[in-house]
Amino acid sequence: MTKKKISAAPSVRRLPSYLHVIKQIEKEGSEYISGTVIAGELNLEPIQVRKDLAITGITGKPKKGYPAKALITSIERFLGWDEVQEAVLVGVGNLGSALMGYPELRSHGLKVVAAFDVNPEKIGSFVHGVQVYPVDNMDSTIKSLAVKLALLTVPNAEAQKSADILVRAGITAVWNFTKVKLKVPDEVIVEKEDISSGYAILRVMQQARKNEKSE
Amino acid sequence: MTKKKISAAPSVRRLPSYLHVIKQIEKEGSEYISGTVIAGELNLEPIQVRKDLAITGITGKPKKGYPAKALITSIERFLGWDEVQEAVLVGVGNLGSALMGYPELRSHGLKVVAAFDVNPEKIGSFVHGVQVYPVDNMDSTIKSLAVKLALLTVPNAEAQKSADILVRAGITAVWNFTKVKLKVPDEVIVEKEDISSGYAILRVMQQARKNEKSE
DNA sequence: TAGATTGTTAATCGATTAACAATC
DNA sequence: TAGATTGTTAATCGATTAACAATC
Repeated sequence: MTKKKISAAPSVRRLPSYLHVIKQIEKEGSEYISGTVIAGELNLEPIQVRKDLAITGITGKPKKGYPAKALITSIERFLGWDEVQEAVLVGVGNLGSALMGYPELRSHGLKVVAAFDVNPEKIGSFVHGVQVYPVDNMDSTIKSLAVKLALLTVPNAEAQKSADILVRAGITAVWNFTKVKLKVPDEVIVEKEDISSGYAILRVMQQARKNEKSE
Repeated sequence: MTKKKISAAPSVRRLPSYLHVIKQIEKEGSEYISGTVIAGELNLEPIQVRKDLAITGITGKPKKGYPAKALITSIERFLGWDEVQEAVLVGVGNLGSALMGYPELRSHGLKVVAAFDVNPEKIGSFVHGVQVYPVDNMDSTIKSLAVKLALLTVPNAEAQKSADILVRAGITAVWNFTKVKLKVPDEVIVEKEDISSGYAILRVMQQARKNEKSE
């Protein structure tokens, strides 16, 4: 009956951008960083930054702000980015390859330990240092690796089929880069990444601007 | 003084997933599609789907639902996906290359007509059919192409510098795939795509599940 | 000390959900 | 006709913002 309280999703989504800014400022030698400064950098309200940071458990000092090093640690720990999370990737296409070569993710603790594809030419090869295995044995390979997270970058038509195998192999969290709304058991977490949404917003804003002007 | 009323951003973000589902169902031969069915497919509330679809201007028929073909047209027109939007891409790395090879975007009307990079080995080559030009002449090249939209996929350290050139070249909308909060004039639209946010949510949900279990 | 900043409690805002008459 | 579904108006919910005492 466990009510899923994905506590403050919008706040969690903003934390990575705070972390980026804070690291920049810390690198420049600041010992303390105020919510006001972070907000200014990101065009947000200071109160929103303070509220967001509070969920990570950090406490600041009036007048000075937050201790930079402790703040970085606090955010990273809250996000689970302080520990290595092993993952597999299914679908070594353009996007899949790009993700494996994306240093950002590695620095957030995400380590892809195996990739899967159906293409015989790719199987056995290494992409950005990750070996590509055949999808055929995916179930047993994942089980033997005991990995719990999967990145799904297959064509839409294959998405559900792949997800079914992943669930059977014991995967409990899927980072889904396809357009398909996956049907999985309740206990499996799915985070859907949809870059089309970004393009939708962009175009609607563009048109709104155009209309503004002509009015 | 133009108040930016990015009318119903959450609704706009959901439209692409509706479109995907609707196209699937239409392909199977349905003439009408109800909000209830779409909602069921995406695990949403029917009332939310109806409200969202209403912003595109479509009207349905009680008892039957929405006419499938007209609904697709209505969403695509609202999103501006019915017309070709030319764009340039700056930074032909892993992600940049992947985006140019991403058929989804092309089918949404996005057409990358030129790419830019600093790497002499890439300059002059074609990536997924798009020619790579030197960043040096970016300003004049963009001006001569009269393109208004840019995809920014350079390393974080280069992001602001590239954005400055883009703005000078007449770009009015930037799809920003870097972690940098760009400083641009008010009249320039920036949509920031941050996949780290997705990973943040995923990890926080994972940890929440783990805690649930152990309690 | 004076002033900037935190963190808490309250008010506002916007998005989601509910209720329900209209209707094919 | 009866029932499913739309679209409108109202109620609820959650997130953002405001106000302000505490404090270094």
